[in-house]
Amino acid sequence: MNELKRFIGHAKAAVDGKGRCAFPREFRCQLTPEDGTEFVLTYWAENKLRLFVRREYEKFMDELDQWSDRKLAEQFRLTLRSTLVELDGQNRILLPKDKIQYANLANGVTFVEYRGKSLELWNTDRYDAKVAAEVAEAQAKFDDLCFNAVFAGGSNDQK
Amino acid sequence: MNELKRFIGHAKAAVDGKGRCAFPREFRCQLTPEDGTEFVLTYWAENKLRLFVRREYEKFMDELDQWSDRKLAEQFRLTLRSTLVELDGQNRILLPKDKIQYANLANGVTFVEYRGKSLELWNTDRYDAKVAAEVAEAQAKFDDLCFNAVFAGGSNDQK
DNA sequence: AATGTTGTGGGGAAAGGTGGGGAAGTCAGA
DNA sequence: TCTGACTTCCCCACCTTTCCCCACAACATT
Repeated sequence: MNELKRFIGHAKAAVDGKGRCAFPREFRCQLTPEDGTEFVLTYWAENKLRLFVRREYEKFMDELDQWSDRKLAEQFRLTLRSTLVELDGQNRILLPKDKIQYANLANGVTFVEYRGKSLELWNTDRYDAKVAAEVAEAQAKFDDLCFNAVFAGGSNDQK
Repeated sequence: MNELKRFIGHAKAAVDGKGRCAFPREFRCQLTPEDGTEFVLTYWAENKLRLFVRREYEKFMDELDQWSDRKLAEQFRLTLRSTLVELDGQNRILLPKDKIQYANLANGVTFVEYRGKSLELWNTDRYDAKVAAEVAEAQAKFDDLCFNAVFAGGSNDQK
């Protein structure tokens, strides 16, 4: 029915002076041979980057082609500033300087799976802070959330 | 299913006094041996140039042949003012003077992949400005765009 | 501890980008 | 046919970037 998620989880890595960072083992193990070693890195909202398996990126572009607002799609495509990146011999990717600066990754990057389709690259400190904040907010409702999640297939008709 | 994209990404290069510019490594690595070293350079809208792999250009011409308005197709073909260009020993192409002037490339050129099929050649400053402008304009919708973009099929029915 | 895998950093070879000199070819005008 | 201006296309030379390889640190498993 639903296609399987490609990625689950999150992982940290360092970014060295040359702009390289390891592609975490955690996610590497979740790749299939057909995925190859090519990825596409793009700008994303909120000072994040987004990393697609190449094949997934092309699907994404195909979807973009089908938007009814073609001008908007074009604008969107332009703002992504996609870059093709490839794993080196040590399973690292080379991050372009401008993207490191945009997402402020020089002091560390956190890879976060997003809806099983692709990965977000966050500034590690900012990600931790965000998680802490969200957790704090959700903690209060946690029991209810868990309860709802199990029953009724996640239909959110509480409220 | 869909054919793979030929090009992904974007890259800058300088144009020297003789009108030469390097064909960026980034894109050269994305060529297949069958692509050869021949390209076709044409005028394009908005003071840009367009660079086709020769094979891709011929496909494009075939499409033109099928336009119902044959006179219009002929006009279009003429307006393109196509030039066959070839990589020299240093992987550079020689840009004709009139095209450098048309697209204002003397101070630098940016190669941008367009829909995976061919490359656009922009004046670098103008490209950067355009991207910056689009980003600024799209910023408000950007979060929503990104959100919608990752949902299956791009169905925008979450209102 | 011993071992193996992964993450991290750096040195150095190789490749790429850039600019210029200069030989051969083209062309217009005398 | 000659000449001079210009173009095209080699070649070389320099510097920067990229990438390959090695070494070690950080961990986890045994």
